[in-house]
Amino acid sequence: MPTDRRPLKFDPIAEAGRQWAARWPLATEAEAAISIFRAYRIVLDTVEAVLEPFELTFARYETLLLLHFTPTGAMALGKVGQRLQVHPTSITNSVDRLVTQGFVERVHDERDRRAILARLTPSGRETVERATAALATSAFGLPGLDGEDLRSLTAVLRKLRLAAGDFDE
Amino acid sequence: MPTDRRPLKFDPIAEAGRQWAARWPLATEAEAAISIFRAYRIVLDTVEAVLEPFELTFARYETLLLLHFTPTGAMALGKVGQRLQVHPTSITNSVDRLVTQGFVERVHDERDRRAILARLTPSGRETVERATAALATSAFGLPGLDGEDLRSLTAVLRKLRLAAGDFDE
DNA sequence: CCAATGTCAGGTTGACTGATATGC
DNA sequence: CGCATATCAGTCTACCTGACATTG
Repeated sequence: MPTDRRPLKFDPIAEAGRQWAARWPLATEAEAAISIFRAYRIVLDTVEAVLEPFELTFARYETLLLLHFTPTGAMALGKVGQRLQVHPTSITNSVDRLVTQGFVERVHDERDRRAILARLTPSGRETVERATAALATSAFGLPGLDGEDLRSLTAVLRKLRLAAGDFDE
Repeated sequence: MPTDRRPLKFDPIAEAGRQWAARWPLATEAEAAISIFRAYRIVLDTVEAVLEPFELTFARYETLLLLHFTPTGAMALGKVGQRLQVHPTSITNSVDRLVTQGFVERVHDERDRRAILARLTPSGRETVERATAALATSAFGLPGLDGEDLRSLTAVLRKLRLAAGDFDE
């Protein structure tokens, strides 16, 4: 039995916001936070469905994408973790999987022999290209939003990330 | 070794957006989607840290909250799943845990004996009240956003949820 | 008989803690 | 020496699929 996805006859988050506001302060915050949780699920479900034929989760896709954006196609695992804000053991684990799939190989860093680089293989590079094309045809799991909505969304969430200490300046 | 949370010297998502735009279309969508993923992590980390002393995950807190918002403090498990968009086995699991903690009890539905209601206990009701007060003092994991930001965020994500079929009208 | 409700068994992912080998 | 890098072992939550008993 799958998750029950019949649409409700009302907006469940607006309803929760009304109930909240009748009892407690910060209903605006509560509504926004719950909206982020729901939006995350929606986008993730779509994205992972698109990536499934490539045998990629979003976490592994994001790693391939990051490597694809580097000049050499390689980056130290620790730096990958810092960029994606992912736990070191999760990086080890996800790179293990990418190595098994032949999308990435582990290479010793010449300049710092403690560090290990993940380097894209030709197969990995081709896969991230094809997966990206597939994501583009699905609007990246963001239906119904125009350019203005998307920019406003990114801008507000940038403020949040900045205040949370994701990055400086 | 924890996750490396030293702030980057640049906005990693804006950087990814530039790299994306130089290669592929839909960079605006990609940037917004990745922003949602990061925001989710930030808010979830804060919220779960606040809920930890109450021995609640956000999933279990949300269940208690939903029950708290009903007139009788009780709701059928299937309806809980539909409202929270959670898989039936996840509901069974999370209600199991709430029962063990004494926050909820299972009750047979008089009118439909297939259905089982989760019903708040006095302890559950008190816990959700105290947990909510704690969340309020942490701005619900949404630092740096004013009322305008929060409303705009909720409104844009509402368009997304509507287009994704979360609810009608 | 068919549909709906909830549960159980079993598998996957990801994130975490704590300990450890190696190199700066 | 202290610190950083990556890995390993083990735990935990959450999600999923498929099968099942019970009831409408």
